[in-house]
Amino acid sequence: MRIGELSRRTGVSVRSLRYYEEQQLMAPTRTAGGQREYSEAAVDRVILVQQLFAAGLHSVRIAEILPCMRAPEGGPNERATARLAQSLVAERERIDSTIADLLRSRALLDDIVSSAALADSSID
Amino acid sequence: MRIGELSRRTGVSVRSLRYYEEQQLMAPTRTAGGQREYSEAAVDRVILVQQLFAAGLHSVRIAEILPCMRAPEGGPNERATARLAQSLVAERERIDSTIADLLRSRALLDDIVSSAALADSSID
DNA sequence: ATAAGACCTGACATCAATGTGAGCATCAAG
DNA sequence: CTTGATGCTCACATTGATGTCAGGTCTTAT
Repeated sequence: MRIGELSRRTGVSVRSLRYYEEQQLMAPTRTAGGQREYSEAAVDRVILVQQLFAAGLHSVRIAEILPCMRAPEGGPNERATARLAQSLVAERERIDSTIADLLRSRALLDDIVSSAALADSSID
Repeated sequence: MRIGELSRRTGVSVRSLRYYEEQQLMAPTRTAGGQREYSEAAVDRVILVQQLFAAGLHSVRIAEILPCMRAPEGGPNERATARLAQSLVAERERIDSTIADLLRSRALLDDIVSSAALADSSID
């Protein structure tokens, strides 16, 4: 499929899809005329990339991880090196502490919201 | 205290403390010579602000929230308006979905790390 | 062949918090 | 009074993913 369809099917902008290629997160083939041609598997890959971006990973790290993912089509599926594994552990710790932060802030907002609800009975 | 001490005591850069004032998150008094003078309570305030930044809130929203916080010195302590409460609920939902994202990604990283650990027994 | 729609590259803009540096003023201690 | 540390303002840079625009090319249906 071409880039427009992939964009439609994933909800990710065309601009971002081109960026993903630039960052080596995807490697679409090209038509004779130079247009990007994506496989079906690209849909899942894009969603996965978004997932990792959402977790605050940077594109460089994602590029390191991707070859280690369970490839749906039996791709190369490299093993994570010990070095990569170590940096993933660091990412995981970062994620954990981010979650802890979020939970604290969530509780904080809860306090405000509930005291507002007490004060203002117009909230149904 | 002056800005340098507040910076040292909170771990927040002088630059950021000035920014917080610009964004109306703090209102230090000024000495005759024009230097910022912070109260003891400023330390907690800075930490709170950082906490909210860490949760992904923007300065405008934080500025809205701060007057509604339990003031340690019995400050004005405004009530959240219904409108503000509503946007806080939206923030809370955003936080919740961010947490969900993080948990998913965390699980993903776990898979890679543990499969690397299996493959590479040099991890003690 | 032609026209419309989709795509290409390249460049510059955006957001938000923070970094950085210049040039000058203030404060505290000698 | 002088000096060194600290503070002031103003302005521009940075980061990283994404938006946007311009000018040109490809594809496909007529």
